[in-house]
Amino acid sequence: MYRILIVDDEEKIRALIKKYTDFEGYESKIATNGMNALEILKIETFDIIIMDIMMPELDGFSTVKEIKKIIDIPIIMLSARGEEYDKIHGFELGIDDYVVKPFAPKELMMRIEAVMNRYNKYKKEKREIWQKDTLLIDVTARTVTINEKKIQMSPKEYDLLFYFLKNKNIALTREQLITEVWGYDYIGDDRTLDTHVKLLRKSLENYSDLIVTLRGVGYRFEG
Amino acid sequence: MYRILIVDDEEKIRALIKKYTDFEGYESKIATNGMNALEILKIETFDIIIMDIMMPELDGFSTVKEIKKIIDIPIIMLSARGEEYDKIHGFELGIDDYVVKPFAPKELMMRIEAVMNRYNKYKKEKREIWQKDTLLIDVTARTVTINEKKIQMSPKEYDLLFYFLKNKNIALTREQLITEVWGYDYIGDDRTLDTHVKLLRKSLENYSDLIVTLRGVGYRFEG
DNA sequence: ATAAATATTCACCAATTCATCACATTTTGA
DNA sequence: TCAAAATGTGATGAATTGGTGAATATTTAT
Repeated sequence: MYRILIVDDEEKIRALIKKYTDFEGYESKIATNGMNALEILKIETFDIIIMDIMMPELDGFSTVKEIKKIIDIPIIMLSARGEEYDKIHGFELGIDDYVVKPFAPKELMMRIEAVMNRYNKYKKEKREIWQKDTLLIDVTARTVTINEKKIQMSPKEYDLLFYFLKNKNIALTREQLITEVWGYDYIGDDRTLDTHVKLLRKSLENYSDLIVTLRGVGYRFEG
Repeated sequence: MYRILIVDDEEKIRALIKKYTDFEGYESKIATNGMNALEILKIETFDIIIMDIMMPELDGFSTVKEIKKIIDIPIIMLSARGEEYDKIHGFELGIDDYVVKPFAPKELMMRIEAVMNRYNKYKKEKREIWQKDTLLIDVTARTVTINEKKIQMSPKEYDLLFYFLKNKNIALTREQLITEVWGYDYIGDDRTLDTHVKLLRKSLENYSDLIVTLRGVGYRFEG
């Protein structure tokens, strides 16, 4: 099940794609233009984007350019026959595939599958990395660097950090953190979690306030 | 254990499905036609609906259309071979799956499981966000922003606000609010609730009058 | 086996939060 | 219109909560 962001200004096309992606069991969300898409991408995550080239406000090409600055995500473009053929084939943008309108929905579905298969294979070989300014967290290598400088952490700190990262921008209760990071059967002092958060924050130096305390609840990692 | 609503006009089919769903440990209820189903849905809640397409009074497609206006619930359709094949595949309706008659009960059970798994995952991954103009309430992240500016609140304010939001446009009595937000056993001063509503309103700035006082009753959050 | 690293517990502190109170204001209905 | 009832408000002290450093226990590495 993939999460799909559909970006098109034409209601008819949007509805058509949504119908079919819903049927295939994908979860999809709609953006009505490039700007809108960028806003949505700031909050939610998706596995693939299907985007029209011709759009008001911010056209498909420009939107792709902006998106690729922020995240690495496969994109399938919808183009009218002959529309900027060169640009699509030029690949300056990192488009993964394109479909010429009018298209058979079935064909689009097949292309989604194909692109995702390709991308997943590529991802497996790729490292899971998250970056914010000079802070770089490499989950695959289990390393954290700030300003090119490797930060040494204890196992629990890594576990905690990676769990935070996996659930960024989500309010996590103390219980949830304890059961997920320590194990469902852990029974411990109230201050254990605090203490590890303290250590993790210390390790994160200037980035310590990425971990926000939610009084009476737990913590939230802001990404 | 899921609660299933079976909608079919044929006694034989109803009995067959019920037998199997009972066997699987699901709780099921029967509706004999579309109208009947809508009436039942007004009173009781279910996790999934299994519905025949061909029915007197109100056919399957029309019934689905009505249901989807009211609630978001997964639906599996039963169709005779070749019956309105296009419509099912067109998916204007948001059907989650379909089974062609005659079917093996085992297959239907498997499809129920599959649909429910998909639906639960979708529900879990969804962020709970509510927006009105520049006010954005992210229940998942436990944040409130007005005009892009993060609003800092106390735990009780968040709890109260989220409870209001979950029950927006519903008159909530003081007792209800106290027992739900403070706990069923809370015994406190008359002014406690007022005071927190006051603080919450203050935090909501221009949006303070989303919380409407219902004299002699309690409050209502208008969304 | 021993030292070092890590994890947990503990005691205490500072900050926040909350319930309560006294009083102000508003609404209702006689 | 006026008094009673209901709700709003600001202040305050007590209670809760999370942060912190140090002590202690446990695990890991040498």
